[in-house]
Amino acid sequence: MSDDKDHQEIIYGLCKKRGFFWGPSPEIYGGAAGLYDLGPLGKLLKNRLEGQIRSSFVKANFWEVECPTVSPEIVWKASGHLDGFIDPITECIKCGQNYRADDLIEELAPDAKIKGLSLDELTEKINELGIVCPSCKGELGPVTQYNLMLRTQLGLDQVAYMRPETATTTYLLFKRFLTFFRNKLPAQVFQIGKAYRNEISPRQGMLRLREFTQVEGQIFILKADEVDWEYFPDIADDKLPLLPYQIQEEESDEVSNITVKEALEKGYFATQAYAWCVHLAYQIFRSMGFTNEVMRLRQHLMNERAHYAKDAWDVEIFTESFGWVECCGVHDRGNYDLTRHKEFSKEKLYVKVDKKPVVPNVLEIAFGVERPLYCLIDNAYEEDEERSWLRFPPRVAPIQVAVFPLMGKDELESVAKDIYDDILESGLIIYYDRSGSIGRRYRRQDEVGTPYCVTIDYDTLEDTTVTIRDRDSMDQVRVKRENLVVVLRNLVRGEKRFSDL
RNA sequence: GCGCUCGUUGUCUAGGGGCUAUGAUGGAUCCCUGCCACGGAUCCGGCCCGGGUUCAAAUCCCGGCGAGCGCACCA
Repeated sequence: MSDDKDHQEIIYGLCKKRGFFWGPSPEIYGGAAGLYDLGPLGKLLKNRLEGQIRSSFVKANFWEVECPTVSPEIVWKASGHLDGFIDPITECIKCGQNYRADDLIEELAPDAKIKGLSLDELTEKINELGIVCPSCKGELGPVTQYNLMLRTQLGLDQVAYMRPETATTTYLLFKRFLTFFRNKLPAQVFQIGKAYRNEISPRQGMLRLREFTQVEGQIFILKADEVDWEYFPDIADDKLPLLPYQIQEEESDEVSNITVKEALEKGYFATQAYAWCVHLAYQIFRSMGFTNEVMRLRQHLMNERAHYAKDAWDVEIFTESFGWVECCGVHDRGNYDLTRHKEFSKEKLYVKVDKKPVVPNVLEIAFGVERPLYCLIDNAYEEDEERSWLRFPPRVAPIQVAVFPLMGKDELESVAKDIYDDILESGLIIYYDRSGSIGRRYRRQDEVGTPYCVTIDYDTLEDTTVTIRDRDSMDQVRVKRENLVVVLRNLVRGEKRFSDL
């Protein structure tokens, strides 16, 4: 796409102008990359997405929990993030170029044994092997560490870190879950909360943040349930747009739309439970308003997978701004995490199966909310010669209804305000606007994606009907005032279509 | 963090040492307006931050911060 950048600029301009998001934050001090503020409309939209996510999980029998965002060092030692997140870095003294020290040594001296070496030992190794900057032949500085976790402290001297994922904090509750779920597995929980990653160089605006809201659903499950999953039959015949790794290795990106059952038979998924998780992730994104045409499920190649992941599929969303964007990962984490926390905490993080202790496996659905937030705006954007508008599905639109008096006359305004109060009372998010021509007010709402506008005119005073104007078609229908709130609620919930009114 | 390019009202933008910084769009109040950015009046709002050169800096130089692209990074 030649107009990639244009589209990205259009979206960012619109979002800044209309109060979806601002940044980088704090703007008045110049801003720090990777931090953004949500404006009123962005926050409304995010709340709606989180609402859809929450209800999808709850319908799938998950229970929501919330954990602290800061945890003592030991937690991250156990989880592997302390070692996994600290990269050894060396900087060229002459040109300032940075390198991963271990990668550099391995690349230039494949025979060197560097596994498990400390930072000082890596520095020695570089000197010993006479390794210099590949780019300018300058001398390399001492090996230091770069930590992708944000470090802080508790009290005077306890080292702690902001969580880089919510999942680990969820696992720490495993013993409590056993009690809550009355010692029965599977146990399904999820968490929506902030996570922090100290990215070296955040790019692509809202897509790579240093602080973001993460959603992570976890199933603690035993092998027997994985292969014979209670809820699997419900979804076995649903089709998914799949891109398994074998196809990608053939340099193809052709998605095959096949049923979950078929995918399992073809070996794309190892177990029923994992397949169900991929399906659930897909459903969650559908509920947020993404259409089939912009979604695909892509399996990670073998070398893409994280150390703990036995299998990994992503939900990807197509955007005009960035092409395909990775939005959600579904991982089979095995029993890595619980085993590690069992070792480090010395707690009994297992269940008894046939009188033997078994550490259950964990299946995980993980994603950040800001990515789908951006992708949804990107997908929703439409323009023609006449206007530009955001085609949000009504159920996730930030403002659901706007109310206008046809003109700013007292007799129209007093009725309009009564109607505004009625709708407000119903719980819909509503906006009142009396300023400017009626066309201008419709355009303002189009630009922020408000699906329905209600206009009070002189006929309203005669026959108590108002017009509802549809954002996408710009068509209007008249409805009785006493039916208005019910009609609007049905429209917004997607229980009725405007064209059927 | 490196390299290249860039940073002017809410948004988009012209200018590139010299009176009061250009235009569009937007917003506010009023008039007009009987359904899709009409028109009129009045008003609002800007040179990213710091230092330097100069009689004079939005403009030139240095540094910082930020953005886009490329490199590196992305558990």
